[in-house]
Amino acid sequence: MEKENITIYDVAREAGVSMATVSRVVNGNSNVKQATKDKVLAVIDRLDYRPNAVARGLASKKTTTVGVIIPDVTDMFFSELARGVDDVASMYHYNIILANSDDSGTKELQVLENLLAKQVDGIIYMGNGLRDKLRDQFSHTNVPIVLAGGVDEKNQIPTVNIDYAAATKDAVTKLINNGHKQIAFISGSLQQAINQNYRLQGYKAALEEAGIAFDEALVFETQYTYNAGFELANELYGTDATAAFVGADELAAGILNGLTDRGVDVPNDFEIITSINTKLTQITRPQLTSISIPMYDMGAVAMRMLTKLMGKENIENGRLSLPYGIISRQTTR
Amino acid sequence: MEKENITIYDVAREAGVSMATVSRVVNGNSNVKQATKDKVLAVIDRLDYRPNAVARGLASKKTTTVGVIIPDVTDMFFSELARGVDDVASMYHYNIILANSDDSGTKELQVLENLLAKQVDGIIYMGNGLRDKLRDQFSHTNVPIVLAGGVDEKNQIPTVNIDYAAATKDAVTKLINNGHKQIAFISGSLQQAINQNYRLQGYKAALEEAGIAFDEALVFETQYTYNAGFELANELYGTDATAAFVGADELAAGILNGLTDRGVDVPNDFEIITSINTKLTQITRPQLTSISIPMYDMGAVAMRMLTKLMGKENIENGRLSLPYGIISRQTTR
DNA sequence: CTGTTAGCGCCTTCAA
DNA sequence: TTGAAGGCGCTAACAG
Repeated sequence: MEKENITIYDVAREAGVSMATVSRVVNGNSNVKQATKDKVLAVIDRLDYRPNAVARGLASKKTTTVGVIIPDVTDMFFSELARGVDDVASMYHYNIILANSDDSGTKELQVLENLLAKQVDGIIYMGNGLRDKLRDQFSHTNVPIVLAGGVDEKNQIPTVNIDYAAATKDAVTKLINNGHKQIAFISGSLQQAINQNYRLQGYKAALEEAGIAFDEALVFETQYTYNAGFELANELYGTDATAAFVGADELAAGILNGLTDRGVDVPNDFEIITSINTKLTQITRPQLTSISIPMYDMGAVAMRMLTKLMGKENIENGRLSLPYGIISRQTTR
Repeated sequence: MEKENITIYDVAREAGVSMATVSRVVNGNSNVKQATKDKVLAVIDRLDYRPNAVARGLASKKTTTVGVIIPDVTDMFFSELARGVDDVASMYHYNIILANSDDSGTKELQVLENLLAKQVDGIIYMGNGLRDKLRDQFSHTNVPIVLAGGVDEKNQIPTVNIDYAAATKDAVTKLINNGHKQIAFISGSLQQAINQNYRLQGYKAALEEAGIAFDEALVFETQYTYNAGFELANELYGTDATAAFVGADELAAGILNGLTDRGVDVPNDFEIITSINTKLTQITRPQLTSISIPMYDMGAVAMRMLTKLMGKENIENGRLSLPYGIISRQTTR
């Protein structure tokens, strides 16, 4: 019902040349006479020959495939990163194997194992931290790896992100400048390096600079979900906080709506700054003021860096901090 | 700086058996004495041997990899589908190669070509229609393909989705039952089969059943973006429509906010039903009434169906219509 | 239960 | 500029 898989050998025979020659024209090798090249190309076209990437991968030890470890594709932050990665990857003729890890230590390890077994030429890692075991595995392989959007406290792995600590500090400072002294810090798990070692540090730095004492009671650790935020609004209502820095948009939306439902007037009674600037920020009413993170660009730049690493090019700088901003909308005065 | 790649041959030598035996234990083949199996396993562990999936793929003609053609990972509808696909895929030990197509005919064709070159064992196709050229290519390959979340007007390809026409009809009927006679139909491009041949048909069917004349002026074709919706609110304001069926959530959110900003009271002056039930529907104020689509499940079921096809199992039914619902929230009375 | 022997389809020296 | 030949690492008969 279908023609058998046609191979480089078939093309060689039909074209009256050796398979080596076919291989050369397929790979754009220079040393082929134009005439024979045309002849081969014609046969390739006629036979509808399609090189087998698996065989090619085995022989050349290059698969033109990169692995992407992502906590969850349905998370807008990560899906934007992934899009940037894929666009640049396809630009350089790479495909990506996408694997969800749920940010789970064991799954990550397992996914990495799969990826390496599949002989990916490189890996883009996304996550909210970098566990020691994984870091360990990373150092045991010579497949190049780049962190996209995440943080590496130990500065060992090529990384593309923004300065989360500085961004957080800026956001909190903005709140302070608006007259607030009781500012809540709301994020996901403080087990995650990005929250514990960067965002929280930026928050503290802002307070310190303003001479405001750090108050443990204003630090809230929760899930990155709308409902978690909606419920947290209750708790918040019981504190003397008058503003909040929030680590994720969906969470912020929940807090905003929860507060509003309780009759709190945002931004007049309470101000909020969130951290990602996903589409959500424009959809809520009032619209969310937010740190703006160039997610797509981080993904794209990380992938670009990876192509260099895979090509054994020298990386001038393996730790790129992209510019961020703060977009004022309606949850701040 | 790193130990050379260790192969099945190294393991065989160290364990004092043939590579065939090692292959057997690695592949869980039954015919191996427990003693030698243990011995081999020990060596594998000691040497930290990891089977090369590329070589395995070449020899066995199976890559345990499936290709996923997706319009855009950052679209919540598709990313949920993709998550369902990946979860089931990994459950069956498959990896997925994710490729964005932007729903573009040429990109799709090109992506398909790549996927086939990489010898994927199967393909999950996502899109808002199925162009003839692509359908053509699909029929020229014997790699199994399943459509996830999309529609195939010609009923040729295994598909998992919901009955979009019926769902739309239900939604519009709900609006009619609430007393509306001028109901706008707002969707993305009518070039797309899903809109032209299913949603619009469902809309017309509802009108007809209620004896309401179809009015071309109430059909709006636009982009699936928040801003498109926000601007469309203007146009809508100029018509005599008192309710709207909207084909996507982000678009609906734009319309809702645009209308609200113009002083229209939703749902009292205007009712809206949207189509996907993404998280957005709970975040807008008022919250959006919506058709609920089991996106994750569609992806999961599609992938499950694909595993059967790849395993040459018989598919009892290649066209699965999953149940949907309508969730009443605050944009309808 | 285990070993031998061919390939799988292509790349890549090495010669010619 | 082109061809011959030897792998890449593993699976899959086929023997024994």
